[in-house]
Amino acid sequence: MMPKADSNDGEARGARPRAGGTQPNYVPVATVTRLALYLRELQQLQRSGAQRIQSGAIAKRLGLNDSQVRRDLSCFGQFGQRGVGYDITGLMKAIQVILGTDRSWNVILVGAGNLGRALSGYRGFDQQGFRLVGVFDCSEEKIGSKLGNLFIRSLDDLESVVETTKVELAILAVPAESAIAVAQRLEIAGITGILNFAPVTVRRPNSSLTVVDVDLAVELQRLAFAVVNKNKTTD
Amino acid sequence: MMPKADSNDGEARGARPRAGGTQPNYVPVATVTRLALYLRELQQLQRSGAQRIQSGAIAKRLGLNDSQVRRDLSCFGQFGQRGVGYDITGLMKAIQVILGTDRSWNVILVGAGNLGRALSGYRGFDQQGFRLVGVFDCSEEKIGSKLGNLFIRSLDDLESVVETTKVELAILAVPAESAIAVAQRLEIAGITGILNFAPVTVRRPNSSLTVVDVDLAVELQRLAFAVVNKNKTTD
DNA sequence: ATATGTGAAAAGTTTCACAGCC
DNA sequence: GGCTGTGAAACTTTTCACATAT
Repeated sequence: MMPKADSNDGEARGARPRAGGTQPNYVPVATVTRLALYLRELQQLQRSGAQRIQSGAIAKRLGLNDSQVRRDLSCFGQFGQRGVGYDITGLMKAIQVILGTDRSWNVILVGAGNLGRALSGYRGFDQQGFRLVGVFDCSEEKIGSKLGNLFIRSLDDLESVVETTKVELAILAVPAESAIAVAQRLEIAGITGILNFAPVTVRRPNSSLTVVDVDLAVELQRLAFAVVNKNKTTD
Repeated sequence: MMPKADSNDGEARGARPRAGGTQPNYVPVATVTRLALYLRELQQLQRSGAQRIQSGAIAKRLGLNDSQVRRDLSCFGQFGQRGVGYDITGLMKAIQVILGTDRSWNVILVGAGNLGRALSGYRGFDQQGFRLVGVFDCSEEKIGSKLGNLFIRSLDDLESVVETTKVELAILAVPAESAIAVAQRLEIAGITGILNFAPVTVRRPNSSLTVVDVDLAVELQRLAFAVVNKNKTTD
């Protein structure tokens, strides 16, 4: 959804002033969702000892079209060498810069239930530069007990922790009933991005909060649909 | 991505023979990803006592355009009443039929690590008609112990369980290293759909296996990008 | 010879705008 | 009055195809 205020002149459609002349004003959302997948494959390739890779090989690993890979990357610059391909290390670094994961991010977890506990120990977050610096819950029973090497703290400490530690991102793993209220509180506390596991819409209309939703039941329903409708969808 | 074998005649592009003349041959992928979200909102509305809803209200809850909601639904039939809106119960049932969740699905979980354990207890699955009927792991330590009300079984029992119980779906929560091998084994055992949490591509080129991927680290990276690039993406 | 980067075409998706029904 | 269902337009994304570079 594009905010459509003042979009009536059909020419200057946004703030980004187009860098060199070849890149689009906006990066396609679809491209963004694939960028992290490219990085994942590159990391795997590097671990297996490779140094160079071609767009077609990346594409094949992910079930995409080679020209799509090239175009996605070309949104951000020219990273390849004609006739040769892409240098794996160089491309990895470039993608990390694009994603903003060339530095580490402090993250808090809100909700220390089953899912929250599992997420707190998820190695993949750490491996990509996300550092868990706080865990919050509102259950008196849990507060004070340890989760990994962090003490579970009361939600009341949220504001002070966010202020003291430089935290921008939160993983929201609370029950649906409290998710909207907690999200609002996170925003007020200064959190700018939420990875939301609660099965409700927490993004508010006029908010500058960025939300990425992961609804596990929704994904399973999509799977059921895909299984039942093999050969009937567009992809 | 559509498997493009034998798609060279340009006319009969699929199996579905177009129902009444107004629906497209294929359902847009984008529509499918929203269907379960509509259902989620409807369930919530119903719980709050509502009986009717309008496309605009559903859209607002999800941050979409009202006409998109109407068009999505119209892919499957006419569920609304002009001047009135949609009957919540009726629409819920219709969407469940579309998604294939108007009946219950047996699901197995493979991988009883942190994430697997959390997923095994996730209430949302059960609430949408997904029943966990088996848990598998290859760690000798875990085999035989209980997870919820199920015993963790050896991966060696996989084939017999899939055959005895009618299981079509699997949740794959094993480490990246073993994910591809396990997925292949699941397919051979007769599983037709996998919800894959391992951060690797398990979908094989010529396979009829349906895979839906959930890569938690990828989602967090997408969030980081979105936070850094506010106002620069297409949505 | 091989593989990138990219105009241009094709395909897919969203939004507009309004006829049709309540 | 109000809201759905849907052609047609607008827009976005993907794919083709080839000039260009090594």
